[in-house]
Amino acid sequence: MGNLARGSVVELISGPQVWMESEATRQLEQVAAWTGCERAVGLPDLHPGRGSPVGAAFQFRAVVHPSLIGSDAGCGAHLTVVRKASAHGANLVRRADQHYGEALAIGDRRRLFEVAWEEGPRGLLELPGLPEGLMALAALAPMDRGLKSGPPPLALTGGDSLGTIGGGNHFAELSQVGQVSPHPLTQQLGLERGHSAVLVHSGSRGLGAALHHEWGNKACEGPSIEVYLAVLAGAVRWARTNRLLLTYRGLLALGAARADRIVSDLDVVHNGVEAEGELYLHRKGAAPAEAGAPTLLLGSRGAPSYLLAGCGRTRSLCSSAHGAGRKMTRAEARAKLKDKYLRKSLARTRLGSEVLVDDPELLYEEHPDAYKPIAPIVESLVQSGVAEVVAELLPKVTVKR
DNA sequence: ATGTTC
Repeated sequence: MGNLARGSVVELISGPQVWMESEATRQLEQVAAWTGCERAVGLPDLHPGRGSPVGAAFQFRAVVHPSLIGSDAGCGAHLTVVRKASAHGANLVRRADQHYGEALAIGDRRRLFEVAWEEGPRGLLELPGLPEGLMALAALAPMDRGLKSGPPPLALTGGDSLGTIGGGNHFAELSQVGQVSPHPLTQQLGLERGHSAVLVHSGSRGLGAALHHEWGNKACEGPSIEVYLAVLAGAVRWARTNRLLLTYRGLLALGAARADRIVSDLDVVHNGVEAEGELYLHRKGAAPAEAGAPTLLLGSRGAPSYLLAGCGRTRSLCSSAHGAGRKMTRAEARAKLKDKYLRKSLARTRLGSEVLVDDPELLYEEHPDAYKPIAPIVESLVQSGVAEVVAELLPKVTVKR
């Protein structure tokens, strides 16, 4: 793709084995021409979004674009690995159904919202009467060093969806660690084949949508950058806390909500902005891939997910793919896959895992066939030196509700 | 993606 007239460098990091839509690369070049854009990197899961592509990282100078964040600020993935759980099969499905079905009762909801917004996951430790397993999880969360956000925008959000998964491709999954590689992270994170895990993909729900509405489509320059980034930091903390609460439910389902069962824990934001001086790194459906740091590549129900190690490549803006990437729009998936598959056959995936959904349309919209195959994505990331494979995560029960 | 909407 090379250099555009404005001087921004556009690069697609992918391989010939990866299916790529021309609309996706067109959108990549389009955003590369936005004010302040110096570099645009498309990752192998690149696919068209609303105006801007998903699966890309952008470097801007002195400009931040809230519209690139869109309506799910802080969206990301969380992985907690625990010692092998005793529940399997139908029992595990029943337990997942139970624990993701009932509301979390954690005292004062308003206080919970404030803590999530101002302090993030670790802030939960300030709440009185926190359940033991949740306290153990919160204690593992890193200290928040982000910008302070001021009062939480309660007026914007109305009800409180904290602790809920949401729609689309968001999910909570009870998995098993599959093949592990000899990478140093395997030992550092205590990964062993056969260990259990909770993998959560979710974001900032109605809060993110409200922020999107408020900040609209205007680019931030000058002092408004700091104001927006402070608000974004609050949304990211809220989203991280949301994933932690969802993880806790998964631990309850696994019967592993205790400090001595947890092996390791990490959270990866794939929709956000990182500031370094006057450079702003936008990740739009792109996972951080700093040298030696763990990152998550999300599968699509019928496919495994992967724990990867970043390689810190500046060519990829220290970013990796966040998932398989859509191949069909939701409408296309409904139209094409309804003829191909009976609804009943979709409760169990080709990997033998179970899917729990409230909205049966999601079985088609988020069917693995609606996504690119994940193996070529992993291959191309490794071949281009963006990330290395650490462990495979095999889904047992996927919850979407 | 969204207490979303055709």
